[in-house]
Amino acid sequence: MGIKRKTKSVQQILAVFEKSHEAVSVVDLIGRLEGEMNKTTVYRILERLEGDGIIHSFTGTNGYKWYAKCRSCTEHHHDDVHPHFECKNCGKVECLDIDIVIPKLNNRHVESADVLLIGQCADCMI
Amino acid sequence: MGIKRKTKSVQQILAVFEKSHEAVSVVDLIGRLEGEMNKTTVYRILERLEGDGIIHSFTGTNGYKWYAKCRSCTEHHHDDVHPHFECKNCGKVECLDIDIVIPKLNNRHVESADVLLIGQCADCMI
DNA sequence: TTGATATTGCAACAGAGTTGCATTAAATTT
DNA sequence: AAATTTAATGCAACTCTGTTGCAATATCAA
Repeated sequence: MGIKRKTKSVQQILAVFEKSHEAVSVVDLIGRLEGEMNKTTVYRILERLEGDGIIHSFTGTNGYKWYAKCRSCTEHHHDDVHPHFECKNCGKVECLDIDIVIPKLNNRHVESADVLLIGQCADCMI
Repeated sequence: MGIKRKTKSVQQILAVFEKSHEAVSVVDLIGRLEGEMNKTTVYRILERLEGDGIIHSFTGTNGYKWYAKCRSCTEHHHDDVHPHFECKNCGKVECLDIDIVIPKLNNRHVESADVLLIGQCADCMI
């Protein structure tokens, strides 16, 4: 279950994620691949890549879907908890390679956490 | 700027949030108020209540918009950072009255954080 | 009670994401 | 190398969340 055939489209999308660890919103990706492939195809390939644990998804502040390939993605399935950072200024979103301390809660069992830090990235701090 | 007239619709929506500190998705709220008021009205009242700092909004795992009234909402504007908890089982979402430690990052300035903890709530742990 | 205007309802729209189905193209077999 | 199987794609139509413009209504102050 997941990717079974390395089509041209799959390779194109993989190339985007292999280039950098920066996250990409699906909307942006569809725009970039305009004319290259259909938006449905983009959605479906991303879904399959996530199923294979090659990339992982999360939700941005606006509610859009984002995907990224992080170090921990390269092995098996993606099940670690790491925060994402969104630059308020340039809109760039990145995976942070730090561990988040998930607080213990009484009367509740915490399985995972979505953590999105918002602020200014290095380039936009000046 | 915000709520200037306490209309019947405003009072109805306020009543929902005063009852409990549980969060409500806009979609759910529109459903509950079906026949009582228009969905556009729901969106606009929530917007104004948030502008007044009476409630605050955040994004759920699915990307839908949620609103809640928390203790810190009652004063001035809402600008604190507190996590939300979403029960995977029953779908309930609540504000957690604990402080999140925002990690310091080198080369980045963190202004705020969206933290959504996911797991099982008290009722669903048995 | 009257008048100014904040608020609402409605209908139409915009945009993200999904679905069904016919067509195309990988990969496997012969 | 051709035939076969079926994964993957394109397309069009759709669902659903959220938004907008505008005319009609209701709140509140004078």
